[in-house]
Amino acid sequence: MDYLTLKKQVLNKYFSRTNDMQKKAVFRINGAVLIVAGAGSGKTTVLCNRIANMLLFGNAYNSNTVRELSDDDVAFAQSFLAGEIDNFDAAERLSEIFGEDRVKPWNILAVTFTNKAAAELKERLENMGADVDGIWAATFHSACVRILRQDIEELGMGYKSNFTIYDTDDQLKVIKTVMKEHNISDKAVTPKAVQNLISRSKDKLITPDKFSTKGKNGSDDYQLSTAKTIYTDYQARLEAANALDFDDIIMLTVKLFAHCPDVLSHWQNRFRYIMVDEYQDTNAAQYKLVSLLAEGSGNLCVVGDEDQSIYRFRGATIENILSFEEQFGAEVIKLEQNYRSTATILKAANAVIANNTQHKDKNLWSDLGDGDKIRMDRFSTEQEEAMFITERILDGVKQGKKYADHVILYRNNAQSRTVETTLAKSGIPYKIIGGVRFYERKEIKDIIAYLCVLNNNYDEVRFGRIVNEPVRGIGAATLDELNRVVSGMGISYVQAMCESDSLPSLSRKAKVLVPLGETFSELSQHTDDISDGSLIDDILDRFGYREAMQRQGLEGEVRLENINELKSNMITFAKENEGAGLSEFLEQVALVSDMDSFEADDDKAVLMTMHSAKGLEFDTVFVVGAEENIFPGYRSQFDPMEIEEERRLAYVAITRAKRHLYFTCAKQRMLYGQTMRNKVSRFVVEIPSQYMAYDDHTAVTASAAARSAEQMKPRTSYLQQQQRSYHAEQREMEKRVENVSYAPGERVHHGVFGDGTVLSAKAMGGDWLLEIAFDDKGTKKVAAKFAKMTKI
DNA sequence: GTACTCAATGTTTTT
DNA sequence: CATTGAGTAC
Repeated sequence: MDYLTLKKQVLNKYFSRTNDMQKKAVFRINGAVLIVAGAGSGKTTVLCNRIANMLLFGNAYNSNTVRELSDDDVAFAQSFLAGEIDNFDAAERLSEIFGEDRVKPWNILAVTFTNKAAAELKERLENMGADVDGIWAATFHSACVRILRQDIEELGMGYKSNFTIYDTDDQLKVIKTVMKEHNISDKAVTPKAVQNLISRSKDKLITPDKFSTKGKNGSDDYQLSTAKTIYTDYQARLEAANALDFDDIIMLTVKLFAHCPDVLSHWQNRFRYIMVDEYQDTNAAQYKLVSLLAEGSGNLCVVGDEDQSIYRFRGATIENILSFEEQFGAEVIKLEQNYRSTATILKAANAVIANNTQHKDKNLWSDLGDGDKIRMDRFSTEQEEAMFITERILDGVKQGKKYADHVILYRNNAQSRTVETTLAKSGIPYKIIGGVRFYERKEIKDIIAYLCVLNNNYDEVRFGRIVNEPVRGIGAATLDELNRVVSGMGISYVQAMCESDSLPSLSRKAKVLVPLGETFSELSQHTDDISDGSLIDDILDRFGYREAMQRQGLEGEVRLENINELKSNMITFAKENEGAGLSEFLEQVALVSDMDSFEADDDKAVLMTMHSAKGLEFDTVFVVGAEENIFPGYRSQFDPMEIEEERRLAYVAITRAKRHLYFTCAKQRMLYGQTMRNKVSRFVVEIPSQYMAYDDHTAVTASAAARSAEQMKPRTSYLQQQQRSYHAEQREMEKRVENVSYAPGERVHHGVFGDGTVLSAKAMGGDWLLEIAFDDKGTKKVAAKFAKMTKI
């Protein structure tokens, strides 16, 4: 057999666990590649095998170079082909024999969506026998933090490499402080809205000076001008505190690359092969970052599925993936075989997502058989809904399933409560992902704040948090003065406290401040070694925190236990990351999410939001609260683009199920302390009825006799009626859209807002998205068909 | 400067 | 509903 044939056979055999399309992706390692990976199409497998191929064989598959092989080598290859040696054991030698231009691990950057995905990727690679030392597998945020830790000072701004990372809470505090200083009422502009504006601006790389104050109608907008003022000050404060928020992490890395060609070319040289997973959820800043890095080598492979883009609210733009092919001249590889779900589930998912306009046709298929129909069950209340799920889970377990095969998905965390209590009552073990997070507990945030101040003596927000926690007689007045001294003299909080004796404005409090400052100063010397966690004990003891907790009794005990858990997290971290100090630990804390701690192996039913479920799969999936105004949420009802986003979320939820999928809804439910009655979610109605089994439990009376009689006749009338009226409404709306068009300048009437003038009109999602300047109600965005606009 | 009470307020999703 | 915030009494 000639060399080239043998080589191909060996490589095909080595990657024999991938299908033809997947192989194409595995072997195409150079240039720009777009892998469109439908749900359950083995995306992670492809990523792993692709990297393994780079490391072991480089570009061998596509090369025509012929080599002389020794008889020994040929014999080895033959026995590998004969199945006598497995992949793991053969890897090293096969790589020696056939590898060409093998990629060095440190030349690879694999960007994943979560830290957990990054860890999994590394683990799977190790299990394949590849040498992964030096590979960067990380999220955008953690990769950028690593880059910034090294090079941020090159920016020549105020940032130093031991910068702190501010979370959304810290951000909000800074914003509120700034607003207070400017006497901006939080009624006119809410801090949250400003935070959102700032965050969305940073996603688009818009710095405060470029922030436009022009409203939609082209003139200055009060809210935007105010936001600009706040943004400017906010950014200055963060810089002074040597702090970065989440969005800065990306934005400043882009800025660094754009302003420092040396730094950029260093990293371009380092990362010659770049892969980005979940590309559909990247934002403009991340796009820019990736483009800059990939400019060097041109080897950029992105993986994603536009139908699973669910993070628009935080700046993700689906356009990144939709236009990737064109922008980078990429080869497109589509993975359309689904290995996860039954054909019924897939067809339902396809039918739902087909209603989106921002969607490329694709043909996801499965050969796992039709399986069960998808169920839709309707109840009187959310308690009955939860009871039903409990019964189904117990039933499933009786049939030999594990608790962990069941997942309950909801749109927002508030919905978890009813299900949770019901599960607890029936003794089903469960775990909740998300909700109140460990790192958001007060005591944990306090201790983290202490650690932050020790790590970075300039950290304003964290200092403010703990300067009087536990209470030590330092109130708002003293803190204000400290802030003034720190920003005025350019010294740190710790220095300011130590020298408060000689500062007239602070000397009154020197008795408290000096010892406090000295403790901070002393403990700041010991932040390199965190391996035994004693730093946390020191904080507890020397700042009086433990004592304060002990005075609180039982609640304090629980809190101290939580702090202990933080301590053991710290010790574990130090063990796993040799040479890492306090700042590395704090960074990990800031960037790690709850999802990262999700372990599939303990046998518990799982409760989480649909967002958190991305990337996971379960035998049985319950989607609770499948109702209009919940899912899709009432906030998205009038924006066609928002509805499309929700529909993608539905697509994600449906495709999590391997075999069984239930939608449930309630005739009336209590949410946020209010009773509401909602129609069945449009997403359920969009599933063709041949894939569905409806059951309306609200028709059942209390009497058992009546119940069994009731079961005899189909209880589908309500849902069928819903479906009929929905489709009729759709046709009606389509007609209306077809017949009517809008243009700027036209006068229109709205049922609630009254009369107004059209500022802009865009055909979108089968509807008209109008911006209207109402005569009395200001400027609003309105979807014409939903709002039932009429022309006047 | 602190600790407590009561009222208002705002409700999505998260690296 | 649950949390935060303002206001009040010490």
